[in-house]
Amino acid sequence: MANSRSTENSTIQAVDAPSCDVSCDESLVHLDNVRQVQPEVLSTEKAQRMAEFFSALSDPHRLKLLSALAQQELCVCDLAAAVKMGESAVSHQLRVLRSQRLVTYRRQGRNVYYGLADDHIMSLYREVAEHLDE
Amino acid sequence: MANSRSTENSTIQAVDAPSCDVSCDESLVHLDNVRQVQPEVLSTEKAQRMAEFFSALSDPHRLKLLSALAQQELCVCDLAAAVKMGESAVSHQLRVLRSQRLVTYRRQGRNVYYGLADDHIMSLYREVAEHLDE
DNA sequence: GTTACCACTGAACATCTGTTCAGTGGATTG
DNA sequence: CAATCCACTGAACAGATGTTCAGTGGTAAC
Repeated sequence: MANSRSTENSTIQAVDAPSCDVSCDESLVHLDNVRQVQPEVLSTEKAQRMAEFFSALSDPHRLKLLSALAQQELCVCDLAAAVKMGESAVSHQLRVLRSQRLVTYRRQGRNVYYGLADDHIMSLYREVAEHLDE
Repeated sequence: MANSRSTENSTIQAVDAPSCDVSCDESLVHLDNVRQVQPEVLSTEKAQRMAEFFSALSDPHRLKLLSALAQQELCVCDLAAAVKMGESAVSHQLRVLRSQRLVTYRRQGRNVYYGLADDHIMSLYREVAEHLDE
């Protein structure tokens, strides 16, 4: 982190006080626009949580796993076979999906069966699929 | 850019022969389940494209940029001020958003004004926000 | 109890991502 | 045209991500 220090910069600094933000210089930016928009900008905390959620969906293998689970419940070794990954890798990825509550799981004998947590997810999936088909 | 070249191909290949898949061993996995699910699994190509899309949304700074643009059109330096980033960093991130057609842009004088490409995106945003509020 | 299987975990490694810094190109102003 | 501003780009670096490998814990079958 460590903000830019006093290296004679001009635009990056001190943006905390709404009374004198944006390097105290109105000519460099359109202060009125910035003022208007700034309070509507996602909070760092929310942005972070949302980013983590999308991040869970930002891997092809995880998406394949979800598309498999959209069909039916499956145990880890079946999932591994279906998407052609090692079981260890699948376990690691399922951990990510679990952390974002995208999947559920239950133990039955030696196997652990995973399933989609939410139909919610499928509608999301379809919306994105539409967006990409343009 | 620059997709994975021909450096590896072990796991992405040969998904065609349902007659002898999954290490040719029925006892290790539930072959019937795998058979049933496998054809519904997202293709590597589609999974890749979808992953890239979600990847564009998987960064807090980019989400902040989008939330700002959801309010109104803004030029780069205003965006930088609104989300407290350097202008160069903003430019790099906007490149990512452009590549997924999440934003539009137009030049006006010395400035380049960016805006949300699609209301589509906002509904996506809201769905995820709901999911996270549980 | 012993063995075998399924799933999870931690460490190590290669790769990808995002920021900063320095420099370039386009457009306006004097 | 010289100076200035705005935005984009490439290189370099630090940090995050995903896979493999080896090992652990729980459960069922012998």
